[in-house]
Formats: sequence, C-alpha cells, structure tokens
Amino acid sequence: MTQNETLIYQLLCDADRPLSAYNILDALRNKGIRAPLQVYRALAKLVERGAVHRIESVNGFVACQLHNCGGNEVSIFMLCTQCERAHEFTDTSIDSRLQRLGNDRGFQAVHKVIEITGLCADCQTAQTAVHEH
Amino acid sequence: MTQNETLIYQLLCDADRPLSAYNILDALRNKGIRAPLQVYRALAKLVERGAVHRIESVNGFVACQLHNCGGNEVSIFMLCTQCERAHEFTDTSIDSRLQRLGNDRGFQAVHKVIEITGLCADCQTAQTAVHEH
DNA sequence: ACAACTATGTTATATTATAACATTCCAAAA
DNA sequence: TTTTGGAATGTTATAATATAACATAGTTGT
Repeated sequence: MTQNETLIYQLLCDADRPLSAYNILDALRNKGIRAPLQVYRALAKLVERGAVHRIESVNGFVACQLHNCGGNEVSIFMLCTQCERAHEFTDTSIDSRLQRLGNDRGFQAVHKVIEITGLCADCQTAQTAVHEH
Repeated sequence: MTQNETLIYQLLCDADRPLSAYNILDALRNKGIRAPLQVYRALAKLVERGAVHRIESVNGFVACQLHNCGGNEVSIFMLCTQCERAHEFTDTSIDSRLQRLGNDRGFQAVHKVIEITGLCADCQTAQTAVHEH
C-alpha cells in the first residue's frame, strides 16, 4: 500500500461509519492530503482491491468488515439513518439467486450493490425510550 | 400530479435510460423548468409515490417499469454500462430473504437498493461482433 | 374572507467527483 | 550506471450532483 492508501485505510478502519471523500480529506489535511484527487485516487485503489467498499446510498466509503473480501460474494449493507453505522453481511442464497437472475437474461454482472436503509436495533430502542417519556 | 411532476414523469417514460436531474433540467428548460430545485422537488414526490425510482449507482432516475410498483416488493435493477439501459425486476425469493436478514438483526428496513452493473445481452453480442473483425 | 397548507420560483451555495497537466519516484532494461 | 518507462503524486481548475434559505402564489376547508 502506498502512503496515501495506508493513511486513508487506517482512518476508515478507525471510523464507525462511512466517510465521504471530503470527510477523509478534512481529517487528513495535516498528514499531507491536500486535494480531493489524492483521496479519490487512493479510494479507487482500495475499492478495486476489496479493502474498502463504496456505499452508493450515502456516497461514502467503509473499510471492509469481512475477512473474506476480495472474495466473490456480494456484500450486503444495512445502513442506519440514525447512528449512520454500516453493517456488512453476505448471504449465499441472495448471491446465487441474483447471479441466476442475471444469467437467465444473459446479463454479465460486473458489480452488485445491495443496501438496506433503515433503523438499526439499537436506534429503535433508543427512539421508543424517548417516546415513553 | 402537478404540472412539473407531469412534465418530468412523461420525459422519464419516454427515455430509454436513467436521466440525471440535470439531464431533465436541460430537456425541460423550454417548458418552464428553470432551476434544479424544481426538478428535485418533483422527483422527490414521484419517487415517494413509487412512480419513479432513483438509481443510486448512476445518480439517475427512471420511470417505474412495473405496474405493481408502490407495491411492497423491492425493485432490482440491471444496469448496462454500455447502452446505459436499466431493466427493472422483482424477485420474491430475494425480497423475503433480505427481509429475513433484517428481521434477524432487529433492523427496521425503510428502503432497499439492489443494483447490478454490467453488460446486457445485446451489448455483449455487439462487442464480440466487433472483436471478430 | 381567512387561515393553513401545498406548491412554486429564484438565488445562492454546499457537496461530490473528475479533467488536465506537471512532477517525482522507483524498478527494471540497456 | 545510466536511462527510461510506468506508477504514484501533486496542484489548479472545473464539472456534476444536491440542498438551504427565502419570497410568492395557489388551493382548500371553515
């Protein structure tokens, strides 16, 4: 990994939610990252390598939470609108079913995005707690 | 539907690929649409109503291709990087499996995004045809 | 007529992403 | 050892996407 990639990867690993390219830029200004392109270029490499995932629904980036990434299963993200945390999963049955849907139509898949937005368990209980007052 | 919503919805129905908000703005400048907000506001309503879907992977919008939308099944999009067309499907098995994944973790889903990017059948054959020359 | 609500329009600005070009660094071939 | 070619870097400028803030008008129920 190059200097910039390492910096950004570490930052993403420490973060508890997806960061935008500009979040990253701001966080690393004092470490030699000065322009958006430095961030986007490093992110492109990290994503290509499977070390980082791009979350389309929030235009953000997270470090891969699964050891087996770069592997061939689709990642499924659950995104909490409250705490903004992203949880990553895989599911063989969804994966194969999706694969088959594509094959049936002769579609050659290159990239798959599965993202679920909503309220995580923790934030739901937090909310009901508030309502009960 | 309001004036602006109708204009934009018709445009999207006639289009054969997802349009960006600014594509729409440009196309409808001579019909009284002058600013991005007019487009985004109408799109927000159309999306809320299920008449239009937002495609996260391309920051674009398409008219719903299924009569049953506004219904409760997730839409699955196959997006061709070549011809840029978006095909919409649903799949009960993926839907229920995804639902269950969420339930298992106490996640309360509000919105689901499933998008597959790649080459559609037509564009694959077009490509191989070129290569054979 | 009035209040409340929804839709509209307009300007300005925030956020996300890439183009274009110059420079540096480093490893492998000559 | 030089050189040379590719990858990485840096910098400025700009493109593309999205929203804030505020002012106005239209619509509906009372």
